[in-house]
Amino acid sequence: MSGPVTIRDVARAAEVSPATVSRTFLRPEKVDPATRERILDAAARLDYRPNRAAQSLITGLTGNIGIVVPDLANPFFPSVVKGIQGRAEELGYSALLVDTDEDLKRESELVAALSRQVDGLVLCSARMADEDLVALREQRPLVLINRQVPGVAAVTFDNEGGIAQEVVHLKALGHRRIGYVAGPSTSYSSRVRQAAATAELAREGLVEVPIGSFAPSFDGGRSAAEKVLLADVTAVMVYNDVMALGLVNQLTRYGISVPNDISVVGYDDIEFASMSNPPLTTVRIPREHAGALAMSYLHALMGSSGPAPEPPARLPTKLVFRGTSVRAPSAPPAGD
Amino acid sequence: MSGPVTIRDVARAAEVSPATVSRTFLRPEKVDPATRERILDAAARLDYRPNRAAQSLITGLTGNIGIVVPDLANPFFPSVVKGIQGRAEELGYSALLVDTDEDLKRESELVAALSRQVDGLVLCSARMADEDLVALREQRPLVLINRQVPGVAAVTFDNEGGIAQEVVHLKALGHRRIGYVAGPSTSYSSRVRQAAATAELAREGLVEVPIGSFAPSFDGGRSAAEKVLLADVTAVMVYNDVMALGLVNQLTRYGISVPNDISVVGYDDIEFASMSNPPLTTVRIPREHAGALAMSYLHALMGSSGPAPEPPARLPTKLVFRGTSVRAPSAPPAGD
DNA sequence: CTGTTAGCGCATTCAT
DNA sequence: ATGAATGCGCTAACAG
Repeated sequence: MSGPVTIRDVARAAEVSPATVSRTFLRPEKVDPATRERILDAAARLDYRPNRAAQSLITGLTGNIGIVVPDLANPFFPSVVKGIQGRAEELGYSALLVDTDEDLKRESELVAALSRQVDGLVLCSARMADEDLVALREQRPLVLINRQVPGVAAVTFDNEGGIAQEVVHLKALGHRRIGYVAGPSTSYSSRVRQAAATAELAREGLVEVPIGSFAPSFDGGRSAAEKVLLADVTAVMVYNDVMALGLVNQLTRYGISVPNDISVVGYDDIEFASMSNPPLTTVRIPREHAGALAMSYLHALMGSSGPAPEPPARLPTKLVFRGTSVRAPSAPPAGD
Repeated sequence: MSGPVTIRDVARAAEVSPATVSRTFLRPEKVDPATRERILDAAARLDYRPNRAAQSLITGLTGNIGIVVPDLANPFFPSVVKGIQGRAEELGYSALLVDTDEDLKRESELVAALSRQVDGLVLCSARMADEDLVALREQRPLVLINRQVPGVAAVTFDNEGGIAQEVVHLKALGHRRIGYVAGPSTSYSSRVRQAAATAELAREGLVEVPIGSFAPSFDGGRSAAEKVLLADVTAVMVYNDVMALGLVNQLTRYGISVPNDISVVGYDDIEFASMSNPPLTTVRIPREHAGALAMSYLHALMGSSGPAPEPPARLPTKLVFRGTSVRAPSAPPAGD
């Protein structure tokens, strides 16, 4: 006879109407303090919990947000997800997670399906076409992370700044011919970083030696090693840390010492960057913070009322100087 | 006037009653092929999507499952989550993810809140008390991963087997005095592995040298280094890979060569185990598979009907012989 | 095989 | 400030 306790049970216990109980939770100020007390009391005593489905049915809101990532096994994403989920928690939302497995088609389908089950979406490093993203944005509040599309809210990273810091760092160490190992050309951030590298290297009067595009994996980095050897460079900038780690690994197998023969700089500052041997010089990007920020922003977008939310953020990046970069072997002694 | 298209719109378009439309989706065989065709057609034309909230309200089911992890930033969990989510996807469920931040109190609260929003739960490496887990199981279908509690379904790993393989491996390499670096004593799997190590080492007639308990982090592993040095051992078994990596790192700083002076064996086979230098000898456990299996099992538990689901699984573990373990320095030449 | 009726639990008019 | 009535979209009996 018990079943889940409903709003009517509480109403009966507090000797009021269901409507008043409802008000007590939604607009407490619109109910007399005394009766409010009585109702809250009864609710607590009966351990009443509003039925989400019923609320949903009537309000059209679910209290859920959706998180979409290309691949949770990619060490870049767990922190981002953690940031989103944590903030969602604080704001009273539950988070639905979807992994698209880097499959563009799946991504579109999954996002479409997911969008109908949530009040808003956070897409991490979305692979979808700009137009699809814009279309999606029409239907649900939407925030992108690590992807920029005109007209869509986004939390991005200052990649140009990060790349610039890498370039200045390597230049200061006396490097002149610098290789760039790119990620997949289908990746938005790879394109951005690649372009930034080309621009910055040119601006600083250094020689860019393009090494090519490789899979953004440890093995992808490894397979770049031969080309790096052939490129006659003293330093290499790599699309991301995982690839950089792979490159260092393979270079070492070839008998090349990193950093003594060749300096290597990664990107992302994943946890393992500092644990590897030697620890990787890289660019730190605030992943978890980005997640939290994106969620905060999404919350503002979902707010029925509220002021116009502040503009999307572009988070700072920071070079972390560790063990895989040193003064160029051929460089003149410091002081020149 | 359009709004979301409802079951009545479809009914009108197909000139049938709403009930028939409903049946067409739930029990297609109970409706005439001709009309079914007509309805499906209309539904497709109108792009009808059933309203989940309404379905939920009536069936009491949400179509969601909950995933709880202690810390997504711990490299152990993303794969597990990926396995769960992927299988959930296939089975038609959406996955709600919660990160408890290793906070026992939060875990209880979050799980309680989450449990009312889902049809079933998968808890990864739950920290909660046995009794709470049993209580939870009364309310919702529940599957544990990497934790065993009497009366609760679970997917576990054959830790005893994994530890036994480590011991045999080290014994074969001529090691006699072997250190064991434990994780936090609050961790279920740490206790299990510790106990297994003690038992196996004894059985093989080797000397166990307990190094102590440390945080299950890179720094935790590092801080075990001094004690390892003092322990006069030729090999160390470590609770998990992250710690093992930290230990190797710090040992190296002390001028100790791994594996030449001391062999180190980790556990878990996280991605970075094979990327580190030297690559870590460790025990592989099928994390993603465990996730998928747990989800399959949960599905069976949630099935209103269906046969009694097969018993929970205990997945095999496998030693992966890589670069941090070699023949003991003091060992007599092979062949003795 | 199909339509009719009823109601899931709640938020929201509109009265009072 | 509170209550009675209505319906969100759908499924589950029961008739026909």
